Amino acid sequence: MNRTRCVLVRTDARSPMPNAQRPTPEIPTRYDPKATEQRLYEKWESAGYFRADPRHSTRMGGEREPYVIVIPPPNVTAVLHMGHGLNNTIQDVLIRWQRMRGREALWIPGTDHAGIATQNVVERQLAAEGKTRQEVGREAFVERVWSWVDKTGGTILEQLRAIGSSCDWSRTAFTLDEGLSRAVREVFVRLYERDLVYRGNYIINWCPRCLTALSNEEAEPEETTGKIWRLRYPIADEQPGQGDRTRTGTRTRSLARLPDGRRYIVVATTRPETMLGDTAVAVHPEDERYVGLHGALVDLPLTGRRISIVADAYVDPEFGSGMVKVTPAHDPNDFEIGRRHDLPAIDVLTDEARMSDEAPEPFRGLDRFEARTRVVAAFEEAGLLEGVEEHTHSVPHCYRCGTIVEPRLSEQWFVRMQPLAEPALAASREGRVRFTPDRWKKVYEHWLENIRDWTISRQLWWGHRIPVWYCRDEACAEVIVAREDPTSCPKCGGSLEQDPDVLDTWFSSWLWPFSTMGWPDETPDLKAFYPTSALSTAPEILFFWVARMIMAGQEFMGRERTGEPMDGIPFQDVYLHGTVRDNMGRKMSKSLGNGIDPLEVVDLFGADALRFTLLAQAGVGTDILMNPSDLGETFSPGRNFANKLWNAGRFALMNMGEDDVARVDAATLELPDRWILSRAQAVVQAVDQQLTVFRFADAAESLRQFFWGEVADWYLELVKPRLYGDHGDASRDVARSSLVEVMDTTLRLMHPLVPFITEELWLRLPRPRDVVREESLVIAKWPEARPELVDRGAEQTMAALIEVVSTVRTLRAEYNVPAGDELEVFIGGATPDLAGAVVREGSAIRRLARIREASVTAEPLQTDGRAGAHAVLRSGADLFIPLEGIIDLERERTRLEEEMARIAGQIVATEKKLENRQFVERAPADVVEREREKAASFRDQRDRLAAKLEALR
RNA sequence: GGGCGCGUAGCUCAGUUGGUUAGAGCGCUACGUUGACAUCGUAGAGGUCAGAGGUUCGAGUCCUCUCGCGCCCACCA
Repeated sequence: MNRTRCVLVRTDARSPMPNAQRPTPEIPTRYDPKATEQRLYEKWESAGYFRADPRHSTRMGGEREPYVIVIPPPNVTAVLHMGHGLNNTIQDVLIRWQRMRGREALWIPGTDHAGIATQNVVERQLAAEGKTRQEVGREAFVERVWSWVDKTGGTILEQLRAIGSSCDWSRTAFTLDEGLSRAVREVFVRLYERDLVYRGNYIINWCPRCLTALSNEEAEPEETTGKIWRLRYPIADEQPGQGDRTRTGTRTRSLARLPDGRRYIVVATTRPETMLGDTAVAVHPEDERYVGLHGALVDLPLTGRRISIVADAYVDPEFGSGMVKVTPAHDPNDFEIGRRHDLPAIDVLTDEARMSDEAPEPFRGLDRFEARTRVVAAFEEAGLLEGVEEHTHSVPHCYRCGTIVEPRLSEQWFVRMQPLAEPALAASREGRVRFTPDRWKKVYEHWLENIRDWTISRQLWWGHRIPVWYCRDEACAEVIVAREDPTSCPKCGGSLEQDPDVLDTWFSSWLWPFSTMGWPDETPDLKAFYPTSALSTAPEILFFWVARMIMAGQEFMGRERTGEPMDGIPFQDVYLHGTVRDNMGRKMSKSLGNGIDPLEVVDLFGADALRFTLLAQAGVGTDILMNPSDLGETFSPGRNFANKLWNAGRFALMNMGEDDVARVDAATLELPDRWILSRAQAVVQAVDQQLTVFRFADAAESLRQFFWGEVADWYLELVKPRLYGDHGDASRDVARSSLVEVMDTTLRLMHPLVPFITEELWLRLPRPRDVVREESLVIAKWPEARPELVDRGAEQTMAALIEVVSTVRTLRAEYNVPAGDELEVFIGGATPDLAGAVVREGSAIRRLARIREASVTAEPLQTDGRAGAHAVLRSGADLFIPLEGIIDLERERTRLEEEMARIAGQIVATEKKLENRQFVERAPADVVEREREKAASFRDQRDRLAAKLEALR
């Protein structure tokens, strides 16, 4: 065994600072985001760094692969909230990262006109003035909304700048822009021509407050505990005591009788007021109890009407009485029954959900809930109320205003979804669209498999007017669907009336990835940038938006152009981020008052702190919980990181001087230099990998751990004496070069996450001589892999060195050695490599571990049969300290033995597998090969362990 | 009713095809006026990986069941 024994000769402790060389600090000790961020952003924007040029795209013969994201357009009414903060930070990270990687990066920003939401805002304003939109009139109202949009709308786009979003603002879009409106109309007409848009009478979801139809997705079910009433309907045409015979003469049993002798049936309902619109009662055709009642009539109470009993398989004989009241005008299932049996549909509600003129007199004009109470009371009074029970079921609410939605028969425009859904389903099944987290794939496919037609008309004024005109001449009744506004009826020359409705907001959003690029024109943008690369959004709008964009893309950019729907898929990756919630897990909302204003956070801690905090928590598939009542704690990860980055950067800058440095020369590098540059290589790889699979939290953690835990905690400390000139000019110059290199790489790596601080530091970084550096990190090159910098040996030695220091520190704390006391330490059992390193890095180690003098030997120090270090306190007390972390022989032997046992087990397992003929013959070749490699490597490991163990004995 | 997912430190979460001593941030405790940073440094406490059973040389990881929680879809009137 190598018997090196070295003693670290102590140089003068506390060598005086070479103050002459140290530049005076002109960098503020605190990072001031307010003074920095806006200035940098304006510089970036005006320099045009965010603008993409179609000519650079490889699809246009250029040099750069395009990387494109279209923003999920926030509502024009929106004010930035944490959800926006998160999603736009994510998109900005991706865009900045890819821009640095040399892609032609394009991030298209814009806003959505948001039909109901925006109309509501202006209607509220009117209400404050005591007016309604009806009083103002359609034209004036729309004008008023426009002026609101022009004035206040789009605030959110300004706010996106404040968090650093590097959007191409020259391409800002709005769903009601002229261009996008043209796309909307074009799509409507094309779909109509292909019979994929149709007008029909269906039960739709009606919001009596917003006075418009809602799509299924806009009606949000909410679990509600209500009541279910059981009502008695008397059998008609029966004389008291006539016997158990119906009109048809068939015997039926089991029907109870009213006091007046009439028999009755029982139906159940959660909405008793709708019974006023009943036009039948249904039973299951094979329900033996009621076979005799098929075709019988019942007296519908309160109405004076008689309705018949029909047989329909929809009815579940097991549920309740097995009889269902049928209200075709107010229930989707009843509507279907009504169709099958040719039943009339009586609409007993008005638009505002009051009882209509179709309802009998005493109820007319009553609010639906008031009517409910009165109907129940009337039944009770007449002895026709069989019972009431508590009942939990989900009731659909308007996603905008929360009002209970009323299912209602109405004539609306629909899109036939089946033909569009099929390619969209295939796109996912074939892996042409990938979802992260991938469990959304199943959700997406399930929805498409059970797709329903999409109600696209809305009874609003704010939105894209439906491009349909009706001839006013009733005899002609021509329907015109046109790209250009017609002036008169092409058939009879009569005057026309445009459909009063507008289109669902999503009817423009689903075209967003190509309508923003100028479709239906063949623009350079479309050619250069469609399809886009990735989409990041909230899972809530997977159906509303994501699925429909895929369908629209496949239809209009794929099938129509090349005949191949897969060519039109608008993005290959869909990233669904989590929901930002408060610390109690509740969704942040205005009404709960538990929201956090991202701009307040920017104001307090800076955009980088906000971004980093969000990213650090953005685990794949996890929601983000933030405490709104303690912003300091909530944003501490980002705030602390930003502060550390600033200070470490500041220290580095102050000690590197401003002069350019020499390029890093591998031959002159010292151990810590080689170590940190090698570590940086590992981080480049890790971050690339993590961002590729949208693991933002991991990327943030990798960078934090590297910069804080390695660069700041160890490298800067190790390099300090050299920078101060304690080791001579040559060593100092190498340290400077190396530090510049480390900082340059690190700042580049961190820039996509924390763009402001990194830029501010990077701009002040000295340059290596003869190297042309970019003018901004925004357009700087992403660090590329440099295998020549990977140095496993340096990493191992440094790891051991770090352990020496940590162990000494631990023991100092454990033995309560006062901080002022310096130790003399003898370290035994070190490898020659480590011993050498301890000698070479002696002064730094002494500093870090606060050791006065240390001796190292490869021989274990034997005291009480244990290896360890011997330390002498300045006070003269003699203290033996076992360096357990490094060199406890006993422990090491046990560990090795355990590991041997484990490996032996693995060898048994792999060999057993390889002896299995079935496995060897049937398993795929590469699997068997891998198993062989595993077996070999286990045997190898076993041999190495055996040798080590032998050496210890 | 159908489907998907989750229970790991006080809190929020990592934990790659089963394999060293289960990790991080925040919080907590002790010490610290060390020449970048107290938004800091050093050290530390804290986990029967929800519970039970099973497969395996080996289980936080795979299987079964139980308990607790979340989400999506469809809605039985």
